[in-house]
Amino acid sequence: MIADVVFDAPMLHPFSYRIPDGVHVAPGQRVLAPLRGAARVGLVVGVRERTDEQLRSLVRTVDAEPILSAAQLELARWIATESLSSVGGTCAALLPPPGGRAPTAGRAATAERPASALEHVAPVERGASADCAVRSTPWRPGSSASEPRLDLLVGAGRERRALDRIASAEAAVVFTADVESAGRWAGRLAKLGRVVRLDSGVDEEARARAWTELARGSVALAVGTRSALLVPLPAHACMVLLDEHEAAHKPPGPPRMHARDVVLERARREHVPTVLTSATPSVEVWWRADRGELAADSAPLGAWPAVTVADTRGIVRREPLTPPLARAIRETLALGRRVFLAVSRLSSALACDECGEVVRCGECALALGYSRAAGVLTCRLCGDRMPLPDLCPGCRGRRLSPFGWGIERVEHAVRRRFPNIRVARYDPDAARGARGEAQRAAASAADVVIGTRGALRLFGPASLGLAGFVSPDQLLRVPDFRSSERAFSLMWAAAERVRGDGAVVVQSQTPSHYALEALARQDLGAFYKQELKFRAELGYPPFRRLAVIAVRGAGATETRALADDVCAALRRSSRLTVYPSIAERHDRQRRIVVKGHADLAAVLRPALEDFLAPRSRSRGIMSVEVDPVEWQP
DNA sequence: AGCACGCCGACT
DNA sequence: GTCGGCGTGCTC
Repeated sequence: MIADVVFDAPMLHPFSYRIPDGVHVAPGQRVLAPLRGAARVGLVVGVRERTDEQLRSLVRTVDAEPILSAAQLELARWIATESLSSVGGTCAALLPPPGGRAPTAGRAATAERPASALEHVAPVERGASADCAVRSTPWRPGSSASEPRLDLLVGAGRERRALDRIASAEAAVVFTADVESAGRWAGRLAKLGRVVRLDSGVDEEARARAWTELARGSVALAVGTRSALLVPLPAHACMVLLDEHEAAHKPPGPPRMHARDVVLERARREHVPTVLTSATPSVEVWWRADRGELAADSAPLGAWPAVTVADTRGIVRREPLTPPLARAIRETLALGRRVFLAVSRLSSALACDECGEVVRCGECALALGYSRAAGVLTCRLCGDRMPLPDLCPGCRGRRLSPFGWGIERVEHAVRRRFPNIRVARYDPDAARGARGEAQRAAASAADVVIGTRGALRLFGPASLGLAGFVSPDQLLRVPDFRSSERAFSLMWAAAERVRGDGAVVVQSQTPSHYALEALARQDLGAFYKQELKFRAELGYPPFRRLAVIAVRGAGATETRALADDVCAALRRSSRLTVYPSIAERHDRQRRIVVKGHADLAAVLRPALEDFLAPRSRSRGIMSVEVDPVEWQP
């Protein structure tokens, strides 16, 4: 008997080993196998009836029984295939640590009695759960009854509604975007029954135990992050993915797929009713809901603060606070309420101080990246470069400038104007560790908090009197097709944290931007309608799919040549739009952006075959990122 | 990914 | 004369 084993390494093919006589291993089971001298943990993906004395033998089993069922293994294969990455690397990122700690020689005894390995052929397969049809929320037409129920919860009280769904299900697995939120939800669910955690907020042994308990069905509630996406689901469980729009659901590294896409695919394959929650769903998910693939349930809209958009066009930029914002701050402080001023650390685009026009790429419509040092504007997508223009393309005015108010300048301005109040700044992305803790403590007690996106976690719903956006234009102008979506999401999240009788002030040079109008009207649909129009017109997700390929050769010349080769290979496919490669890291690396269709992965794989195959021209391809979310260099 | 093998600089 | 830099090649 021969076992095919994959490892946590960028090798796309499995390795074959002889299974010693009397030992039983099954697909989905982890084993210790010799690989280049050392014994390494690998995952069995196939067992074949054949003999080959040339092959080396497996050392022993690591799990007494398969940790992944056939269905789970198939899902892992799908993730790997769709993301052009290895099954081994994907599984390594999605499995609990083997045995809770490194295997020791003493545990080798497991290998001598592996009969149990085949007795429990892991988790239970389920049919469509009939019990889920009883719920109260309307179910849109468009999906047949055999398909699982998929809900998108937006609007006020969405977490409460998610909790109700969990309470009425027999079992539930909740996926959060980060460990902090996993801890919070574990606490919430504890009122319903015993909860196990699968995230790194608990130790490795507890995670491994949680996995086994779920497989046995001895616990009904679990919370985890994306590392738990392959966890065995108890019978009649539902899945809940929280804050679907969060970029943390697809950080760099394996598994190279958005947690939401894995959850939806799993729901489909295993007929598991699934709930996504989000204040501002990703455009991709909103679109799927529009098409009836998910049932969008927007509860009654909660109270909404008064939103004022302060037009900053033509205003001399010496002062970050416009009169409307300064007045709102004064009034809010007079009421003894707290103020949050949102600032951004980004300032990378060129805009006109007169008319607010942003200098964009003629081809891609993205704001062109501004580099003062190089004296050029570059398109992050197509790589087009142009010298800094003298005149505004909109009004022919001469006042083009990179726009941005940094956190320090805003803090200074606030202190000067309001000398007797407690002002704190909070930028958790910049200040980590002890300094971050100190900042956080100061910010928790301050009257006015000046901070970036991450500072929102300081405030609960309706806890603020005022949220002010000093210059969200910086966010709207980020050279990324998702810039509007991100800016809208941030502003909406801030508005949700303001009392219904409070205020939101947005300073902008583009006061009629649809994101601002939708925010002011508390109208999610209005934003997505415009955003989808923009995405459709220019061929961005969800209408087209993107991939980013990074290439690196020995030097600038070699890198260039390799990138040209890759581009040429990709251009042979009529299903792909290939943009010219962009130099990065002082010409040491090149990035190639490819646009495709729904079949992107299937088209990309054969096109890149020569470059990804072992022992060929593989060296040089640094990474292939399909459906990137964060794709800055 | 690791880990070994392989040719060019400063050291007991 | 060696020890060691990490470039490149392979792992059942």
